[in-house]
Amino acid sequence: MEVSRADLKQELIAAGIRPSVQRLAIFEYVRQSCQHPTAEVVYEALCDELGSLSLTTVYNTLKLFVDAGLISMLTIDDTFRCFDGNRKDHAHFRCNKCGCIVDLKMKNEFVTLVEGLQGYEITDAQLYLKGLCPHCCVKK
Amino acid sequence: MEVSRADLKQELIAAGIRPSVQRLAIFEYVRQSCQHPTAEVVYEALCDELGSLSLTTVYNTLKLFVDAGLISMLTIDDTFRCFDGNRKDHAHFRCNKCGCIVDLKMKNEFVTLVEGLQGYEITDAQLYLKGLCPHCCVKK
DNA sequence: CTTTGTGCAAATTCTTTGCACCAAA
DNA sequence: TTTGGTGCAAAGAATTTGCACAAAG
Repeated sequence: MEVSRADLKQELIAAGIRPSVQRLAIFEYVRQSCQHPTAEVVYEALCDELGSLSLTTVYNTLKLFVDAGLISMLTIDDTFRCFDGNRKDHAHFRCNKCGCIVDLKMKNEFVTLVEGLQGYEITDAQLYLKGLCPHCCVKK
Repeated sequence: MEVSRADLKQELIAAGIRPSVQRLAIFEYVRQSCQHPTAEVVYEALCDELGSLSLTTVYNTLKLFVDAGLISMLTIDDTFRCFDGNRKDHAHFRCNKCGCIVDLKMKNEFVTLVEGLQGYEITDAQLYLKGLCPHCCVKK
Protein backbone atom coordinates (compact mmCIF):
# COMPACT_ATOMS: atom_id res chain seq x y z
CA MET A 1 0.00 0.00 0.00
CA GLU A 2 2.92 2.30 0.74
CA VAL A 3 3.82 4.39 -2.27
CA SER A 4 7.36 5.59 -2.89
CA ARG A 5 8.33 9.22 -3.00
CA ALA A 6 9.55 8.73 -6.53
CA ASP A 7 6.11 7.52 -7.61
CA LEU A 8 4.40 10.45 -5.95
CA LYS A 9 6.83 12.78 -7.64
CA GLN A 10 5.99 11.28 -11.01
CA GLU A 11 2.32 11.70 -10.26
CA LEU A 12 2.78 15.40 -9.61
CA ILE A 13 4.77 15.84 -12.80
CA ALA A 14 2.13 13.93 -14.77
CA ALA A 15 -0.45 16.37 -13.42
CA GLY A 16 1.66 19.28 -14.62
CA ILE A 17 2.73 20.30 -11.13
CA ARG A 18 6.36 21.00 -10.34
CA PRO A 19 7.45 18.82 -7.44
CA SER A 20 9.02 21.31 -5.05
CA VAL A 21 10.21 20.04 -1.70
CA GLN A 22 7.15 21.47 0.04
CA ARG A 23 4.68 20.13 -2.49
CA LEU A 24 6.10 16.65 -2.46
CA ALA A 25 6.11 16.53 1.34
CA ILE A 26 2.51 17.78 1.52
CA PHE A 27 1.41 15.36 -1.18
CA GLU A 28 3.07 12.44 0.56
CA TYR A 29 1.58 13.39 3.89
CA VAL A 30 -2.00 13.67 2.65
CA ARG A 31 -1.74 10.53 0.54
CA GLN A 32 -0.36 8.35 3.34
CA SER A 33 -2.52 9.76 6.09
CA CYS A 34 -5.68 7.95 7.08
CA GLN A 35 -6.67 10.88 9.27
CA HIS A 36 -8.22 13.37 6.83
CA PRO A 37 -5.98 16.20 7.98
CA THR A 38 -6.84 19.89 7.93
CA ALA A 39 -4.42 22.43 6.47
CA GLU A 40 -3.39 23.30 10.01
CA VAL A 41 -2.60 19.65 10.81
CA VAL A 42 -0.54 19.24 7.66
CA TYR A 43 1.34 22.38 8.56
CA GLU A 44 2.09 21.27 12.12
CA ALA A 45 3.15 17.84 10.97
CA LEU A 46 5.60 19.03 8.34
CA CYS A 47 6.96 22.19 9.92
CA ASP A 48 9.86 20.44 11.63
CA GLU A 49 10.64 18.07 8.80
CA LEU A 50 10.87 20.89 6.29
CA GLY A 51 12.58 23.42 8.50
CA SER A 52 10.75 26.16 6.64
CA LEU A 53 7.08 26.03 5.77
CA SER A 54 4.22 28.48 5.91
CA LEU A 55 0.55 27.91 6.35
CA THR A 56 -0.01 29.94 3.20
CA THR A 57 2.00 27.44 1.21
CA VAL A 58 -0.01 24.60 2.67
CA TYR A 59 -3.25 26.29 1.69
CA ASN A 60 -1.94 27.12 -1.79
CA THR A 61 -0.66 23.62 -2.32
CA LEU A 62 -3.73 21.78 -1.10
CA LYS A 63 -5.89 23.94 -3.36
CA LEU A 64 -3.56 23.17 -6.24
CA PHE A 65 -3.89 19.43 -5.63
CA VAL A 66 -7.66 19.59 -5.29
CA ASP A 67 -8.00 21.55 -8.54
CA ALA A 68 -5.78 18.98 -10.24
CA GLY A 69 -7.95 16.18 -8.92
CA LEU A 70 -5.09 14.59 -6.97
CA ILE A 71 -6.82 14.77 -3.60
CA SER A 72 -10.27 15.77 -2.44
CA MET A 73 -11.61 18.28 0.01
CA LEU A 74 -14.17 17.20 2.57
CA THR A 75 -16.81 19.48 4.04
CA ILE A 76 -18.40 16.81 6.21
CA ASP A 77 -17.71 18.92 9.26
CA ASP A 78 -19.07 22.40 8.73
CA THR A 79 -16.54 23.97 11.07
CA PHE A 80 -13.42 22.98 9.17
CA ARG A 81 -12.27 21.63 5.82
CA CYS A 82 -10.16 18.54 5.66
CA PHE A 83 -8.40 16.70 2.90
CA ASP A 84 -8.41 13.14 1.69
CA GLY A 85 -5.73 11.43 -0.35
CA ASN A 86 -7.59 8.15 -0.67
CA ARG A 87 -8.26 7.68 -4.38
CA LYS A 88 -10.73 4.83 -4.06
CA ASP A 89 -14.43 5.47 -4.35
CA HIS A 90 -15.67 5.67 -0.79
CA ALA A 91 -18.07 7.39 1.56
CA HIS A 92 -17.35 9.20 4.83
CA PHE A 93 -18.80 8.98 8.28
CA ARG A 94 -18.38 11.62 10.97
CA CYS A 95 -19.15 10.85 14.61
CA ASN A 96 -21.15 13.58 16.29
CA LYS A 97 -19.62 12.76 19.63
CA CYS A 98 -15.91 12.07 19.19
CA GLY A 99 -15.58 13.83 15.84
CA CYS A 100 -13.74 10.99 14.14
CA ILE A 101 -14.02 10.78 10.37
CA VAL A 102 -13.81 7.32 8.86
CA ASP A 103 -13.82 5.92 5.34
CA LEU A 104 -16.58 3.55 4.33
CA LYS A 105 -16.57 1.18 1.39
CA MET A 106 -19.20 1.44 -1.30
CA LYS A 107 -21.24 -1.34 -2.88
CA ASN A 108 -21.76 0.71 -5.99
CA GLU A 109 -21.04 4.11 -7.48
CA PHE A 110 -22.79 7.13 -6.05
CA VAL A 111 -24.57 8.10 -9.23
CA THR A 112 -26.38 4.76 -9.43
CA LEU A 113 -28.51 5.99 -6.55
CA VAL A 114 -29.68 9.19 -8.19
CA GLU A 115 -32.47 9.83 -10.67
CA GLY A 116 -32.71 12.41 -13.41
CA LEU A 117 -29.04 13.00 -14.17
CA GLN A 118 -29.58 13.26 -17.90
CA GLY A 119 -27.76 16.32 -19.17
CA TYR A 120 -25.57 16.68 -16.11
CA GLU A 121 -21.83 16.20 -16.18
CA ILE A 122 -20.67 14.85 -12.83
CA THR A 123 -17.06 15.48 -11.85
CA ASP A 124 -17.17 14.88 -8.12
CA ALA A 125 -19.32 13.06 -5.60
CA GLN A 126 -19.31 12.83 -1.83
CA LEU A 127 -21.54 10.83 0.48
CA TYR A 128 -21.47 12.01 4.07
CA LEU A 129 -23.03 10.01 6.88
CA LYS A 130 -23.22 11.32 10.43
CA GLY A 131 -24.24 9.84 13.74
CA LEU A 132 -22.47 7.78 16.40
CA CYS A 133 -19.48 5.57 15.71
CA PRO A 134 -19.40 2.03 17.19
CA HIS A 135 -17.13 3.20 19.97
CA CYS A 136 -19.40 6.05 21.02
CA CYS A 137 -22.57 3.97 20.54
CA VAL A 138 -21.43 1.58 23.26
CA LYS A 139 -20.77 4.14 25.94
CA LYS A 140 -23.78 6.18 24.95
CA MET B 1 -47.70 21.38 -1.50
CA GLU B 2 -48.17 24.74 0.20
CA VAL B 3 -48.27 24.38 3.97
CA SER B 4 -50.23 26.82 6.12
CA ARG B 5 -48.63 29.06 8.68
CA ALA B 6 -50.76 27.43 11.34
CA ASP B 7 -49.34 24.01 10.47
CA LEU B 8 -45.78 25.30 10.58
CA LYS B 9 -46.51 26.91 13.92
CA GLN B 10 -47.77 23.60 15.28
CA GLU B 11 -44.65 21.91 13.99
CA LEU B 12 -42.45 24.32 15.90
CA ILE B 13 -44.45 23.85 19.08
CA ALA B 14 -44.28 20.07 18.67
CA ALA B 15 -40.51 20.38 18.47
CA GLY B 16 -40.50 22.35 21.71
CA ILE B 17 -39.69 25.65 20.02
CA ARG B 18 -41.64 28.78 20.85
CA PRO B 19 -43.05 30.24 17.65
CA SER B 20 -41.96 33.85 17.82
CA VAL B 21 -42.74 36.07 14.87
CA GLN B 22 -39.16 35.87 13.65
CA ARG B 23 -38.89 32.11 14.04
CA LEU B 24 -42.13 31.42 12.24
CA ALA B 25 -41.20 33.70 9.36
CA ILE B 26 -37.76 32.09 9.03
CA PHE B 27 -39.23 28.61 9.24
CA GLU B 28 -41.83 29.38 6.62
CA TYR B 29 -39.26 30.93 4.32
CA VAL B 30 -36.83 28.01 4.45
CA ARG B 31 -39.57 25.42 4.15
CA GLN B 32 -41.20 27.01 1.11
CA SER B 33 -38.01 27.99 -0.64
CA CYS B 34 -36.60 25.78 -3.35
CA GLN B 35 -33.43 27.85 -3.39
CA HIS B 36 -31.38 26.51 -0.49
CA PRO B 37 -30.91 29.97 1.01
CA THR B 38 -27.96 31.08 3.09
CA ALA B 39 -28.47 32.92 6.39
CA GLU B 40 -27.72 36.14 4.55
CA VAL B 41 -30.39 35.44 1.92
CA VAL B 42 -32.99 34.62 4.58
CA TYR B 43 -32.09 37.84 6.34
CA GLU B 44 -32.39 39.98 3.21
CA ALA B 45 -35.65 38.35 2.23
CA LEU B 46 -37.37 38.85 5.57
CA CYS B 47 -35.93 42.15 6.71
CA ASP B 48 -38.67 44.24 5.16
CA GLU B 49 -41.50 41.90 6.00
CA LEU B 50 -40.55 41.82 9.65
CA GLY B 51 -39.55 45.42 10.04
CA SER B 52 -37.00 44.40 12.60
CA LEU B 53 -34.65 41.45 12.17
CA SER B 54 -30.98 40.87 12.80
CA LEU B 55 -28.56 38.53 11.12
CA THR B 56 -27.71 37.16 14.55
CA THR B 57 -31.30 36.08 15.05
CA VAL B 58 -31.29 34.37 11.68
CA TYR B 59 -28.13 32.46 12.58
CA ASN B 60 -29.46 31.54 16.02
CA THR B 61 -32.77 30.42 14.62
CA LEU B 62 -31.41 28.36 11.76
CA LYS B 63 -29.09 26.59 14.17
CA LEU B 64 -32.02 25.94 16.47
CA PHE B 65 -34.01 24.39 13.63
CA VAL B 66 -31.10 22.26 12.47
CA ASP B 67 -30.49 20.95 15.98
CA ALA B 68 -34.17 20.14 16.28
CA GLY B 69 -34.04 18.25 12.98
CA LEU B 70 -36.58 20.54 11.32
CA ILE B 71 -34.33 21.60 8.46
CA SER B 72 -30.89 20.57 7.30
CA MET B 73 -27.67 22.40 6.69
CA LEU B 74 -25.81 21.89 3.43
CA THR B 75 -22.05 22.16 3.11
CA ILE B 76 -21.98 21.31 -0.59
CA ASP B 77 -20.30 24.64 -1.27
CA ASP B 78 -17.26 25.03 0.93
CA THR B 79 -17.46 28.81 0.93
CA PHE B 80 -20.88 29.14 2.52
CA ARG B 81 -23.51 27.15 4.36
CA CYS B 82 -27.01 26.95 3.08
CA PHE B 83 -30.20 25.52 4.42
CA ASP B 84 -32.77 23.11 3.12
CA GLY B 85 -36.34 22.76 4.27
CA ASN B 86 -37.17 19.87 1.97
CA ARG B 87 -37.95 16.92 4.23
CA LYS B 88 -37.89 14.25 1.53
CA ASP B 89 -34.86 12.03 1.11
CA HIS B 90 -32.88 13.56 -1.73
CA ALA B 91 -29.41 14.30 -3.03
CA HIS B 92 -27.91 17.63 -4.08
CA PHE B 93 -26.06 18.78 -7.14
CA ARG B 94 -23.96 21.95 -7.31
CA CYS B 95 -22.88 23.39 -10.65
CA ASN B 96 -19.24 24.41 -10.69
CA LYS B 97 -19.96 27.11 -13.25
CA CYS B 98 -23.20 28.87 -12.36
CA GLY B 99 -23.27 27.77 -8.71
CA CYS B 100 -26.86 26.57 -8.78
CA ILE B 101 -27.82 23.93 -6.24
CA VAL B 102 -30.58 21.53 -7.25
CA ASP B 103 -32.40 18.67 -5.56
CA LEU B 104 -32.16 15.22 -7.07
CA LYS B 105 -34.48 12.31 -6.42
CA MET B 106 -33.12 9.08 -5.01
CA LYS B 107 -33.82 5.54 -6.16
CA ASN B 108 -33.00 4.18 -2.75
CA GLU B 109 -31.80 5.23 0.68
CA PHE B 110 -28.24 6.41 1.06
CA VAL B 111 -27.20 3.72 3.51
CA THR B 112 -28.03 0.94 1.06
CA LEU B 113 -24.94 1.96 -0.85
CA VAL B 114 -22.50 1.66 2.02
CA GLU B 115 -20.75 -1.38 3.46
CA GLY B 116 -19.70 -2.07 7.02
CA LEU B 117 -22.20 0.02 8.92
CA GLN B 118 -22.67 -2.55 11.67
CA GLY B 119 -22.38 -0.80 15.01
CA TYR B 120 -22.92 2.67 13.61
CA GLU B 121 -25.95 4.77 14.39
CA ILE B 122 -26.75 7.00 11.43
CA THR B 123 -28.70 10.17 12.09
CA ASP B 124 -27.99 12.18 8.98
CA ALA B 125 -26.90 11.59 5.40
CA GLN B 126 -26.02 13.88 2.52
CA LEU B 127 -25.04 13.01 -1.01
CA TYR B 128 -23.36 15.83 -2.88
CA LEU B 129 -22.72 15.72 -6.61
CA LYS B 130 -20.77 18.41 -8.42
CA GLY B 131 -20.06 19.18 -12.05
CA LEU B 132 -21.91 21.03 -14.79
CA CYS B 133 -25.67 21.49 -14.87
CA PRO B 134 -27.55 20.86 -18.16
CA HIS B 135 -27.71 24.58 -18.84
CA CYS B 136 -23.97 25.10 -18.42
CA CYS B 137 -23.10 21.86 -20.24
CA VAL B 138 -24.66 23.20 -23.42
CA LYS B 139 -22.80 26.47 -23.55
CA LYS B 140 -19.57 24.87 -22.39
C1' DC C 1 -41.71 38.98 37.89
C1' DT C 2 -38.95 35.53 35.61
C1' DT C 3 -37.54 33.28 31.84
C1' DT C 4 -36.65 33.41 27.01
C1' DG C 5 -35.78 35.89 22.55
C1' DT C 6 -33.76 39.63 19.90
C1' DG C 7 -30.21 42.41 18.07
C1' DC C 8 -26.19 45.41 18.14
C1' DA C 9 -21.27 45.60 18.26
C1' DA C 10 -17.14 43.28 18.89
C1' DA C 11 -14.51 39.20 18.64
C1' DT C 12 -13.07 34.91 16.50
C1' DT C 13 -11.60 31.83 13.15
C1' DC C 14 -10.41 30.08 8.79
C1' DT C 15 -8.79 31.28 4.42
C1' DT C 16 -7.12 34.33 0.79
C1' DT C 17 -4.43 38.21 -1.11
C1' DG C 18 -0.65 41.42 -2.04
C1' DC C 19 3.85 41.66 -2.38
C1' DA C 20 8.86 40.90 -1.83
C1' DC C 21 12.27 37.55 -1.92
C1' DC C 22 14.07 33.03 -3.41
C1' DA C 23 14.85 29.07 -6.45
C1' DA C 24 14.85 26.48 -10.30
C1' DA C 25 14.69 25.79 -15.43
C1' DT D 1 17.24 35.84 -16.69
C1' DT D 2 12.74 34.63 -16.64
C1' DT D 3 9.19 32.13 -14.76
C1' DG D 4 7.27 30.13 -10.99
C1' DG D 5 7.23 29.07 -5.67
C1' DT D 6 7.37 30.45 -0.89
C1' DG D 7 6.09 32.96 3.07
C1' DC D 8 5.13 37.05 5.81
C1' DA D 9 1.78 40.36 7.14
C1' DA D 10 -2.55 42.18 6.25
C1' DA D 11 -7.13 41.79 4.53
C1' DG D 12 -11.48 39.41 4.02
C1' DA D 13 -15.57 36.86 4.92
C1' DA D 14 -18.70 33.99 7.55
C1' DT D 15 -20.15 33.00 11.95
C1' DT D 16 -20.30 33.35 17.03
C1' DT D 17 -20.24 35.69 21.52
C1' DG D 18 -21.21 39.08 25.20
C1' DC D 19 -24.38 41.84 26.80
C1' DA D 20 -28.43 44.92 27.31
C1' DC D 21 -33.02 45.52 26.25
C1' DA D 22 -37.67 43.69 24.94
C1' DA D 23 -41.30 40.40 25.10
C1' DA D 24 -43.94 36.66 26.46
C1' DG D 25 -45.74 33.35 29.83
